[in-house]
Amino acid sequence: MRESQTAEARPYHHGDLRRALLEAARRILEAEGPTALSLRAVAREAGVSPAAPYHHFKDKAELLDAVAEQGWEMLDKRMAEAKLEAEPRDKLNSLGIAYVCFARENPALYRVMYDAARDNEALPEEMVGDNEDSPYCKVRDTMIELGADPAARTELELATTAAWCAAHGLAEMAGFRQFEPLKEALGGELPFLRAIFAHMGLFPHVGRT
Amino acid sequence: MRESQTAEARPYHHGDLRRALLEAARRILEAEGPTALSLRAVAREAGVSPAAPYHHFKDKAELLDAVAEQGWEMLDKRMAEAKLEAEPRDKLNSLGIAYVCFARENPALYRVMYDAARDNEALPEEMVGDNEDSPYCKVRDTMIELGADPAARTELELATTAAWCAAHGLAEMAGFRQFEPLKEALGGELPFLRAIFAHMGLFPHVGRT
DNA sequence: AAGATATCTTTACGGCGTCCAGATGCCCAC
DNA sequence: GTGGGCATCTGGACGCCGTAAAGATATCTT
Repeated sequence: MRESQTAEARPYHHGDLRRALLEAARRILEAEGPTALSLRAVAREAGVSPAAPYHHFKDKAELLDAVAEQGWEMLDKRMAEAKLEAEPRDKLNSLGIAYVCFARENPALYRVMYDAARDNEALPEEMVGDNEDSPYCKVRDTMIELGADPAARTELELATTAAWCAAHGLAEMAGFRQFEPLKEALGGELPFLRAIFAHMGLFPHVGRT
Repeated sequence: MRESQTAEARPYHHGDLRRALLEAARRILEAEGPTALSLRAVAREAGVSPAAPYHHFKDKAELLDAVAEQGWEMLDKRMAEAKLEAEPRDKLNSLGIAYVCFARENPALYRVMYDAARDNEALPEEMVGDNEDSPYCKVRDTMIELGADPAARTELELATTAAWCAAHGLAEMAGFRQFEPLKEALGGELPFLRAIFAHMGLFPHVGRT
């Protein structure tokens, strides 16, 4: 039954709205930015009434959280690829570059992701959890592969956190116009990002004072 | 006439609203957070009609910009003190700590500051300008005092930018609950901040590979 | 077949940012 | 000093927002 998702994906009276809402949200986000992302606009874009989303999300924040979660998954995938493709010695840098590039290519989504995180005063557990191979663990394990002492837990966590902070700070800063001269002087955005990373001591303290 | 600014600062029909509005905004910000900071709430708090602010600010964004600017000035002052008080060898770290502490002590204000910056896609020129001794220049000059080559302009700017990114990233991240175990393990928030900074190579490349 | 349930619509409320037409008090030219 | 011009403030209105309640409609269970 239910002629179901053809190209146009008509979730008529029943169907998988939730997914349609999230897709609508992403469309609005890319087309008009984060400020245009209202619950009503999402419902409108998905072709339903303004109250319909409330059967799938408790409130607007929960919808935003779901959008953000998709973003985190995309970021995770991106970092996984980066780690796979890079030379062993380059893996840490590649992870950082992948992180920042994702943020730079999806600025609206990245903003939604961190707005949600700041509201919750926490990053999503899938990102930072110890259980699975979260992005956090990817960075940490890479540090071990690079020679960090796996027994020095606190030291490891500090190094991983420092790297994450550096990547996030760079991701937000890199969008500011003030740095365009510097980018040009270095021959583009990517060289700029690499140069900044090179200036940050992202490796764990293996014998540094 | 106009019994004028007694303790309660009654800017009746005339008086310096603008200042009163900014003070009201800051009061709301501290008491109820950034989400409660609406134009109407500010007007209400200042005791004027919802349309009154429009004679002093083009729109809400301009009011927010003005609030943010106050924040940047506070941050500047804070960093100036930190630089003065610290031992020469500690100046750079002290600047970073001062930056992050300000953000942690005024999270709502810090959020307004960077929300405005992200909207404008630029930090305020007073912060980052080359002309006066902006915070940016404070950091850069400190690097020179620490032995960086003042002639290597690009290198200097990279190092300064890297330091700013690190501080901003840490400032936002430090509020997340995930890091509380780590903070406790290190004996508080300040040791945590110092430890993270220690893991970041914030000094310019003087002879590093 | 029928009742229960999940989904969606309609309608409504208060708050928001913003604009416009007046009212109000101040300041300066005469 | 006084009267006109101007900056400032008010009141009311508009359309958008998030959200809630009540009613309609399709699906699922039995």
